[in-house]
Amino acid sequence: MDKDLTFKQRQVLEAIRRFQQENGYPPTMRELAELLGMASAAGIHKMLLSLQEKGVLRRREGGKSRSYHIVGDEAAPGRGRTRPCPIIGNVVAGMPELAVEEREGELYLDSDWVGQEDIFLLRVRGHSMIDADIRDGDLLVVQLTQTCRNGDIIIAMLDEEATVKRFYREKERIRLQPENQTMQPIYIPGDDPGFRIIGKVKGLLRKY
Amino acid sequence: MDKDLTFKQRQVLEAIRRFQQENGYPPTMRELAELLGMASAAGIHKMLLSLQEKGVLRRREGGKSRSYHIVGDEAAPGRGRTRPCPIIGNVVAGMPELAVEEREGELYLDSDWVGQEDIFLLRVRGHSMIDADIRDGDLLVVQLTQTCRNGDIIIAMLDEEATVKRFYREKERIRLQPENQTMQPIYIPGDDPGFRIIGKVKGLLRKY
DNA sequence: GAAAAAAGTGAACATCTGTTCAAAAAAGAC
DNA sequence: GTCTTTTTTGAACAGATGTTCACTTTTTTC
Repeated sequence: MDKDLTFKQRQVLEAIRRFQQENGYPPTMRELAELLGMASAAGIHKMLLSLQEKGVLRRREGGKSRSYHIVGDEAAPGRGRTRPCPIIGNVVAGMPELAVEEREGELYLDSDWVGQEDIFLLRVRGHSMIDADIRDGDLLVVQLTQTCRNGDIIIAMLDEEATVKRFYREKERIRLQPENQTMQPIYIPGDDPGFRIIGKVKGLLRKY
Repeated sequence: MDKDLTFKQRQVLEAIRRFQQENGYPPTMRELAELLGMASAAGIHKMLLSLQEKGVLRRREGGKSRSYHIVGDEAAPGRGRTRPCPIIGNVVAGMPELAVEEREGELYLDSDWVGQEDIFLLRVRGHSMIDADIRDGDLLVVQLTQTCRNGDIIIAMLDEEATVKRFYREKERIRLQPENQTMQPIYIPGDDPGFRIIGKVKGLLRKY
C-alpha cells in the first residue's frame, strides 16, 4: 500500500513523522514547506490532499490547524488502545454517578485488558479480602453492573457504606462473604432497601 | 510541586492531557475554553501563563499554535502518557535481551504508574509466592536492574531457569526466600556463576 | 518529442489562533 | 464585613494558518 507513493510524497510523510516525533505535535503546512525547502504552502496543501486520498494520511477535522496524522503510526491518536479510568478513593452514596469529590486521579489502562464496559478503579481499605490475595492499598478494577453470579467479588453499598465482599445468593437472603478467616459473613434479607450492588471486580493493580 | 496548583488550574491541565491523548495533538486555547465551558479564550490564555510560571506547562516557541505540552509528559513527546510493555511468558537464558520467541503480547500501561525505566511483564507460574499474595497467572511488572535491596521481590536466573523469590543478602551467601510456608529457601554462594539477577518486581496485574 | 501527471510558485482571501486590554464576577483570606 | 487573588468575560487586533486560483516548472508516461 506504500508502494504507490511517489518519492516526494514519501518525503513529505517522513517530514511529518519526524516533526511529530521531535515536537509532540504535527506541523503546519508552512512549517512543512520550510522543512522541505519549498516556498509556498499551496504545494504542501495539494500534496496532503493526495496523501489523504491514498489513505496514508488522515485529519480529524477539516480546516483545523496541525490536525493531520499518519495512519498506522503509533504516535497517532490511538482511540481505543487505552482509556482513562478514574481512581475513586471511597465509594459514596449517590453512585454510580462517581462523586467527583472522591476522585484521586486517573490511570490510562489498556482496552484489551479492561474491556469496553464502564469501569472505575477503587482503592482497597482494610484486610477483609486477604484470603483472596487482595491487599490493603491495592486498586480494584470495578465494572459497573447490577448483575453478578455466585462467587463473584462485588462492591456493594450497605447502609451508605461500601464494602468489598464475595457474593452468594441463598434461598431467602444474600450472603456477603469476607475472604478473611477471622471475619464473619454478612446476611442480607432479600428486601433490604439499604443494600445495593455497585459492580463487580474484574481485575487488580498493585504497586510495590 | 503539584500542590500549589488551584483546582481550576489542575482542571485545565487535565483537559490538555486528555485532548492530547485523544487527538494526538494539543488543543488550541479556544478549543480548551469550549471543553471547559468557558466563553473566551482570554481566560485560558491567562491560565496557561500562570501554569507556565509554575513550571508544569511549557511551550516550544511562543506564538505558535498548539505548542503547549505538559512538563511531566515531555519525557516521551508525542507518545502520550502510556507506553507499550511486552508480556513475557517465560524468562529464558539470554536475558535481558527478552527473547522474542517468548513474547505473549503487549499491554499499554500508564507511564505514571510504571515509570520510565525499562520494564516488562512476566506471567507467574506456580504458587511459590502465595504468601506475598501473588497468584498463579498474575502478571508481574518487572524492572530490569541488577541492584536490589533486602526484602525485594526479584526475578533471578538460576542455572538457566527463572524464579520469583524474595531477596536477602547474608554474610557469605544470598538467600532466596519463597513466600510459601511449605517451601524451603534457596541459598546461593557468593561466587555462583549460574546465578544472575534479572530485575525486581515493581507491580502486579491480575484479571478475574 | 508530445501528452499527461506531478510538483511548485505567488498572490489573495477567510478563518483560526494567540495576544492584549479593561472590566466584572467569583472565590479566598483576613 | 473588607480586601486580595483568582477566574471569567467581551472586544479588538496582529499574525498564523488553511484554502483557492491561475500559472509555471519538472517529471513521468506513451
